[in-house]
Amino acid sequence: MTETTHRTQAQRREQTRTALLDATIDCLVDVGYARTSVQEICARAGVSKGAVQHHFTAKAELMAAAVEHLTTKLRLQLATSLDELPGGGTGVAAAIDLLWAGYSGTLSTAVTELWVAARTDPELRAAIRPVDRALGRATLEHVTQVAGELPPERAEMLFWLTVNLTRGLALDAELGGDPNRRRLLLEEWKRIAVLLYQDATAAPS
Amino acid sequence: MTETTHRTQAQRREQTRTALLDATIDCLVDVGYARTSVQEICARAGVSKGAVQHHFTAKAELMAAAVEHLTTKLRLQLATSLDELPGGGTGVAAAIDLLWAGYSGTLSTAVTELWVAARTDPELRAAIRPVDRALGRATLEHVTQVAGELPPERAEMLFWLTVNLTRGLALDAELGGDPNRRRLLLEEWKRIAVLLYQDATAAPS
DNA sequence: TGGAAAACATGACGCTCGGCATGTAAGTTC
DNA sequence: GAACTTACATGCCGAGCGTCATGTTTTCCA
Repeated sequence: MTETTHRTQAQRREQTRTALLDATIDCLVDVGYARTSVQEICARAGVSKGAVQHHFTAKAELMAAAVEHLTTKLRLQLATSLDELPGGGTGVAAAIDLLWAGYSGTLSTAVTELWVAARTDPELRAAIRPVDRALGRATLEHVTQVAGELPPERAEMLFWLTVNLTRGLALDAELGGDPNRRRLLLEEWKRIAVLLYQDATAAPS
Repeated sequence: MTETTHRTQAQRREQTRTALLDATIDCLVDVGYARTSVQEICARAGVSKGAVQHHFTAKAELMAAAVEHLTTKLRLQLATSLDELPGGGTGVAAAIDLLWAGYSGTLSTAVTELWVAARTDPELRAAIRPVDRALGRATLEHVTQVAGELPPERAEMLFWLTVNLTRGLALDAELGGDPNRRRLLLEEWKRIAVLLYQDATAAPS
């Protein structure tokens, strides 16, 4: 009946900590940043307000930790899928698909919530910027490994264009824009990217 | 010393109404949606809470009105600048610049705040969707008039790709990404768009 | 095995929010 | 110019927020 699990202190700590961070992400996705309250978070995590008080001195610190937790998850997700990509033109198209998948999932939804909130919250902004930049650079590195024949600055251009386009599309998806149109746009962009890729590899300056 | 202005009721009404809506937009831009409170709004508008109570039954209604007010402003801004564009390839590049200017200004910042908030607020979402769709279609119409030689579905593709890319870049700008990189990406995209434009007009299928 | 310390629960405090009831001033109508 | 409607101001209320002070349980260590 009762729990007889003997957990070490470190285990207890880590367990409720990740539970809180996961609950925070869930909250961001479900109800948005504005209505993500401490009580809502610890209600989802199944702990009391005292717990979050014990682990994080203030709500801002919780959010900062959530940012890092979130980025780590996203980074892992992108890295594992990007590493098993074919090279060449088909690899470019596949990479775009993966970037779209990564930047349109629930994790990125939470990131967007935090991003927009961070615009007017210097503290949160300071917490987000470095981890986000690190995520971007790490992902870029994986991508450039895939498209190795391309001049580096060309690959970087294609990458950032794809990322920003994808983020715009993700925003469109959030409000319920036409999914079919997004599909068409993504297909079109893949065609363009492959075309540019072939041009650049065929006639290197 | 004292105000001797004799305003008609309609004038008074319209005046404080637009003052409230403008103040709402200011609030969204300055402090974000989460901290855009009624008292903050009417403090900036120079009126009391009773005023907003009189004009709008609830805060949601104020926000809905702000959405329309905002969209009207954006629409006007885009329309006037898009109408005096040259045709041909230089026109395409200029149009992209204008779209970027439109979607990266303060007005669009406010729109983004509302958008993200609307994701988890069905009421706000219902208010935003129609006006945003109308804005998109109206802008598209102006753009297709500029690039008249292009097949319509081609022009539409280029337009939506530009819009979504621009929105992604605007998000990047909000968090303080590298402005120089954004400039480079925009230049690159203009080159690509002009290239695609020339291909499509030179060899129509 | 008992006491220290860490992990968590509970309850209360001050604050701000949105909404409402009520009062006052400005404009309209006859 | 007096009754009436509209436009706005003032003050209050209950609810929810983040934070803190203080108990209670669980693990650790000697």
